[in-house]
Amino acid sequence: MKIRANLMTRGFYQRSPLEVAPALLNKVMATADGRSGRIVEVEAYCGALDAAAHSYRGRTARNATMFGPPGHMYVYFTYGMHWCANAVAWETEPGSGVLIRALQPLTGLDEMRSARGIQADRLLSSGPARLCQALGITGKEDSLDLTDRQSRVTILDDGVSPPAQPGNSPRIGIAKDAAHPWRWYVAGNPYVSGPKRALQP
DNA sequence: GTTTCGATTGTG
DNA sequence: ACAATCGAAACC
Repeated sequence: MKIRANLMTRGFYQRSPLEVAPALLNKVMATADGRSGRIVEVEAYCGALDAAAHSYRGRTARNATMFGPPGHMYVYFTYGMHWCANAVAWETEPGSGVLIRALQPLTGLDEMRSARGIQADRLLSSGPARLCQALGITGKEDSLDLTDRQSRVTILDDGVSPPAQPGNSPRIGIAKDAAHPWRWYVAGNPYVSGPKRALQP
């Protein structure tokens, strides 16, 4: 069955990560080989304004992609074993981006189960490193253009709007600038990662 | 040059 | 609660 979907354009990413992040909720992250999932959890990182951002202290070899054009994918390696993926945002606020934290699996579930080495759908792609493993994203994909139809990874709009009232909380797993409520998620979605927090009143 | 620590996950 | 595991950042 063919899904009608439009590639997100460069312009979509050309604004503050604080706007791009919630706008990415319910968009679809897809690979060229048919794996895809709906984005249900994201976090914004704001470059020099954000002590928790990798780009806070300026450009390095590792974070160079974050200082490049919006709409490209910044992939980093952490804890000696995990890859995580971001969409680069506003270029006039250098080093900003949106960490993709969880996907609800849509297609290519067998490929994802194989890549993850597990069966449970709930654990396939709920978590920033889990979704990269599920989609086969590694450092090799760092800097690829998410707005290029030829790229191995893209982000699409299949017609589902972002939630009118997304869940919102401080970001997970950071020590500095931890108070900023720069995490957004699809409230009630079972594929959202992280410790269960109180939902909106 | 050496040490510290992480935008995490899986297991105990 | 805590180990796994290694490269980049931080420090000297």
